[in-house]
Amino acid sequence: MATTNELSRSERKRRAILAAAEALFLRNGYLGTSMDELAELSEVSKQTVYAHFGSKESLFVELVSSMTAAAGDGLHDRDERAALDGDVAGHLARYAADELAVVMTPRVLKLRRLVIGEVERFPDLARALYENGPERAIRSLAVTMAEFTDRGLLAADDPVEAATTFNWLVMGAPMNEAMLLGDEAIPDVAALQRHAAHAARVFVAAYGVGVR
Amino acid sequence: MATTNELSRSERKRRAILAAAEALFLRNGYLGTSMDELAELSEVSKQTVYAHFGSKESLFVELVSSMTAAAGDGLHDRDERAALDGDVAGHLARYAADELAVVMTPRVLKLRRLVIGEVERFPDLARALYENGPERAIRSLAVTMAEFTDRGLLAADDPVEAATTFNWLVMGAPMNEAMLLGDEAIPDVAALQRHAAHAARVFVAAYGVGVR
DNA sequence: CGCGCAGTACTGGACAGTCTAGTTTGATCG
DNA sequence: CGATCAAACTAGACTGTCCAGTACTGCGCG
Repeated sequence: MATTNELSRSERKRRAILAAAEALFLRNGYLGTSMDELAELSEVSKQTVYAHFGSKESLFVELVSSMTAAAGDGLHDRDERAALDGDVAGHLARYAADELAVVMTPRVLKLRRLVIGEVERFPDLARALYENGPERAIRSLAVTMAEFTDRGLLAADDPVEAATTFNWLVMGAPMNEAMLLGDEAIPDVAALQRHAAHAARVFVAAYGVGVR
Repeated sequence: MATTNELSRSERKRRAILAAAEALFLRNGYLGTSMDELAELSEVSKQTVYAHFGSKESLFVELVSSMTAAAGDGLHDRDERAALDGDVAGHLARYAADELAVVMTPRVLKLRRLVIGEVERFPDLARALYENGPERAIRSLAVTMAEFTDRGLLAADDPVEAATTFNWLVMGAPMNEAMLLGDEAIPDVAALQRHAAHAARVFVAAYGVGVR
């Protein structure tokens, strides 16, 4: 109890390796990262790396998969019960701001760049990222859109189409800028909130009741 | 006159190298492409490759730069005189469909994936792609938006903001799907046209005159 | 004690870039 | 037309380095 500090030795090593792998793969890419470098940064011997993860490819797949799943969970747990009043635009703006706050971080953006660059080599990882990211967000949004429509607050005949439209109205510009311009081009929180509000305003103008 | 076939020998070799470089870099990435492989596919000796382009890095930069510039030119030459009537939505839908047709091709998408994956190694190439792609399109669109507004056909107080909004309304969904799901996920022409029309409809609902 | 780890050397192969020696090409001129 | 010549090209060996993965020896933690 005095010696073991919360975690088994093996588990600590394993996490050290994953932490180093995250740093190196996100910075240098798959081919640009060497296992020697990785062992050194992990402060672990190469043997230990291979004992925990059988190969470079396995390590890469495991790391990216877990990061993808974790990033997807970030957005998931939100109470959708706040939509009782009629402030659709406000609700959507808040949702969009939250989504942007999760996605527009160096970690997530680097992961996305890495996966996009490796689409040909690891198509399954890219598909997993797509499903855990945009697709999941859109599915969840579509439920909200349908609810708003049922209550007569919105005219979204096709909830998935509406959700897709709103999602990319929100994410399109900042995401694509960040992909190419690097992490320094990430807007600050205030700018993201302004953008979220703008997107919600445009969306409600097109899908609000009584407009069309 | 009978011997030289249109192009000098040197020029033919040069183009063969660039063609092979395009195929290999777009498929395997920068680090994933070897100069031996490239020389073989070019049907040229390695010496010739190094005679034409001093290094792997130079060749890569030159190839990507020229592809970026060429792709940017594709959209540029359009007669904007067709907007005399009041059919704003129709005009924007046509513009969007054209833009999508240029961008949603395997060649351009692979280039984009390649550049995104190499942002850390070659930030200048990524910036050039951004400026020749989205930024250029948005600047040109902003002019159109301002004209429409002057004629009372649109209420775009901030033409750049309006152009940015429309641009990503159009490009966001298909672009981001294609980035992660690969070239097989590129929608067909009909689907792209439908999407373009949808984007124009949403945009006009938000920015059209008399709505807000 | 014994398992898992450190440290490190090693294998086999790949890769960027250079070097050398010989060959082809195409223009020029007698 | 044919000889000549320089530039460009070929083929492949070669250097120095790096890398994924393995083998082995000893050591310290539990």
